[in-house]
Amino acid sequence: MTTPGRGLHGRVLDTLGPAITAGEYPPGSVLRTDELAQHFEVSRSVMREAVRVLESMHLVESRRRVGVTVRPKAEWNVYDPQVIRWRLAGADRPHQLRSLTVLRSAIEPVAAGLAAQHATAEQCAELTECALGMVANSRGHKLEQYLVHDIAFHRVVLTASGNEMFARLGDVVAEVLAGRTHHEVMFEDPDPAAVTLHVRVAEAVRAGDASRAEELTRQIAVGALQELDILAP
Amino acid sequence: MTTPGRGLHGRVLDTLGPAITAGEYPPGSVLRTDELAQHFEVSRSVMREAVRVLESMHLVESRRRVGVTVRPKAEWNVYDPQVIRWRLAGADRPHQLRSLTVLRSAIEPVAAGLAAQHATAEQCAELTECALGMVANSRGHKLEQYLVHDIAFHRVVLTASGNEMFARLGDVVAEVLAGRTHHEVMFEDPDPAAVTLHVRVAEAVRAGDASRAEELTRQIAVGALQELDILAP
DNA sequence: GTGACATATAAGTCTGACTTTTTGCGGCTG
DNA sequence: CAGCCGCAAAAAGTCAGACTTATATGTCAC
Repeated sequence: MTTPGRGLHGRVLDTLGPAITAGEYPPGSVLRTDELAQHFEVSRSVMREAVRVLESMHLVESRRRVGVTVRPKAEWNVYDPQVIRWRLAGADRPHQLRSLTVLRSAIEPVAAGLAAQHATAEQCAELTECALGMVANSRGHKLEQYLVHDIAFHRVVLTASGNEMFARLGDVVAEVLAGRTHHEVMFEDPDPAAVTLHVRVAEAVRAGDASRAEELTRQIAVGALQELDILAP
Repeated sequence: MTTPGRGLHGRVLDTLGPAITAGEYPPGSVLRTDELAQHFEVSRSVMREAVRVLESMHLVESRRRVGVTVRPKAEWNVYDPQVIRWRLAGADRPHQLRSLTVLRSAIEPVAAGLAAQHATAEQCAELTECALGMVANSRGHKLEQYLVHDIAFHRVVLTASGNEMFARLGDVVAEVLAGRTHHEVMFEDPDPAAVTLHVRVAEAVRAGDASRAEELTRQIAVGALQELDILAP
């Protein structure tokens, strides 16, 4: 994670960001820099820096003689990892989790297909190692260890795809997977079918079989969607 | 586009952002706030605000006693529309265009499938209207008019998917399509096959046929990939 | 060589004064 | 009464300067 205490303005953002993304200040609300500065007991300069950051995330808009107005949700930079984290920590966590899982279901199969074409020998080795780690921890309440390998697996696939946009989703996927284990439906042990699929994806990538890697990953995605009742079972 | 002159710090970003994303300051480079402020002839407060924004995009990291260091490309928030615009305007425009097109090819088919399930009657009407507009302007050097309808079409599909993450890619797709018409391979007239596919997607969405909408959109995506020689023809 | 300590450096913070833009009101005019 | 113009207030924006804090690095003793 990004360090939380990277300056006073960061401390302010840790409170204000979640508040806005949680809808505590509904869209159209008008804030004033001076009042906020007083409320958070920081100087105006610090407050201005915080507002600038929120502005760059399209969460708010600052206009002269008006103040700092909260923008409608549809305009937010929802791909900003910081925004994602704030929303995952807040009230619309379930909604955010669904959006992200659907996004994953679109991206990861394609990424796996590309990985089969572009993965280096080293990446293939990492992948099988991750898959084996998942197998080894798939039974007997070793959920934390399992999670570590699961996250690593998906991160390697996204990176090996060779597409920078896909690669940057590694953190997001990590957040989703961690969330599932820690807050959502927490199975006693992971679904054995899912574990097997991961192993087979690793094999397909190693074999350079793009369409098989893609199809298998699609099946993993379907499983994730079903877990959230997005697809009929 | 976002208004260019939203304050002095914005003016600074318009120069500094493109410079960094273009690799003019290679990763690891160290800048100093005071020097930058002098160079851009602004006060330190303004410069600090600009640095904060760059920091929130993960383009730079500011540390005491060290300065403002440029982060490696792999850590940038490549989904930030501002960053995308800077990169599209700079040297690695071709590379960025490829990444984005691959991203589109993963997302849009899934989005079209969801649109077929969730689109309102109004959205269906908009979609057919866009498709007809594309047909009407597909012959006779009316590329600009064609582009407008093409952009609108894809934006409606992404919005109608009902997924906020997909919806927010509308601007990105618009940027890519506009780029293709204005800077890249500029055909005399658009490919008739592509135009037909758009019409058929509109029909499939209207009919609520998710898998057909998805498959047809996948074909559109394949065409876009072939244009950039990402797929063998 | 290793450890503790001193120092210089650059970011971080605060304050107060000033500027600029913009909204909304009020009065003027037709 | 409608419409227009211009004034005044409000809030963000900008600047300059003084001060604080963290920290990388060099120095010295052991």
